[in-house]
Amino acid sequence: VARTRIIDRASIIRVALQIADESGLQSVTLQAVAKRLGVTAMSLYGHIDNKAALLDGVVEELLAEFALPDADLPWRERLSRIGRAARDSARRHPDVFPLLLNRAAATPGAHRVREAVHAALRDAGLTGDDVYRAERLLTTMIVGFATSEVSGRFTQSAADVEADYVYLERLLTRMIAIASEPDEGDPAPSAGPAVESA
Amino acid sequence: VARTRIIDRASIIRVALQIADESGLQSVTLQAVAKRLGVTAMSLYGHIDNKAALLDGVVEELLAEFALPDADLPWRERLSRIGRAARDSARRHPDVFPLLLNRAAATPGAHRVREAVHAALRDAGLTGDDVYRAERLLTTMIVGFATSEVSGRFTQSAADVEADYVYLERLLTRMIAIASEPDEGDPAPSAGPAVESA
DNA sequence: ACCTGAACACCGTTCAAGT
DNA sequence: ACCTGAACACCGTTCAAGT
Repeated sequence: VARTRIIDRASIIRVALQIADESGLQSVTLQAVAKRLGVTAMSLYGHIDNKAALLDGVVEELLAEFALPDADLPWRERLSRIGRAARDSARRHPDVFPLLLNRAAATPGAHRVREAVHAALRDAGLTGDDVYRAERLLTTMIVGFATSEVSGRFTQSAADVEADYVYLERLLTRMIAIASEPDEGDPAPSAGPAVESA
Repeated sequence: VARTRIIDRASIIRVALQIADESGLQSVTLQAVAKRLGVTAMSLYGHIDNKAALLDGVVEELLAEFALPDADLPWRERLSRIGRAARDSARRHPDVFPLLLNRAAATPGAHRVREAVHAALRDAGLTGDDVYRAERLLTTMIVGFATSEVSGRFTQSAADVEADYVYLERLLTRMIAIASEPDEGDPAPSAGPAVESA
């Protein structure tokens, strides 16, 4: 009757993410997405290339939703908030978030988050390749932690997981402090000799 | 003709891991596994509960293959080798290895590897809950790193990835040194005040 | 321009039946 | 005891056809 386009790429991806959050990734099926949109599965092909592209879009949507802190805040506070935001995102999207570790972070959304981390690290005093290296390590650890937390790999109490996270955050803060020392970013021999034992 | 049992659980899982390594996880299909074993898909149900159980078995097989270092080596060397072994395992099984971050590490194979790390950390001087916390963080980081490396999330050259890994290893070594200090495992205020900046 | 019907090859899974 | 045939509900995907 009406010639209004019923669906578009954005609504397809939004619904797919919704289904993943509610019922898991394996419930994200072209027919399920189409049904919720009141349309047949075949019509989705007018807006997406195939299912793999749909899942790429879902991950990108998760990244797009990712709230970045105000750039005026001190760098330490910014990094701390980004870490918390990652864990929040993982909790909100427990089936989709883990995909972040499995794909090349080459999408616009990934770039945007990465840039925010770079900026904070530069403000922390890192320069050159140290910025990129620290970002990679830091992001890998945060995403790895949040994924573990949300997929049941950590079996301790919530309070213990929180304690682990605080510990991890301190460790990363130290990494940044060491990397920003004038004598180049080597976390090697400073305080005492490493502990040897039987 | 012969009443020899043609297949068993172990051979099913071995073939499934083989197919995953060769053609990816989405090629691991009951029909594909059965075909390679010279049997129909339905016959697999005599040995496994369902496909999810098959994948659990595949992950467990990867862990069972995981070579642990000689317990007589110094703890630092043992941890170093376990880290390298993890990266080797990821390279050999690039589609299966990432699953390690997504499941509760409650299987016998997971327990075996974890125990080896616990032992090394105790020899490093850690005690009590510090042992478990350090193992969790350490394992999460190594698995996260190896997963990133093998799934194309890191886009630098192989040499740069290697440099990142060396850096990560030093960082973890420092974490252990700090945690084993008598004053309790806090990586917090030792050297200088953390760098603040604009 | 956008959606649908019909069709295809392929999934996981059940169950009664064969040897 | 172990494997198979037949069947089912469900996938992703293509393509010609409708409006």
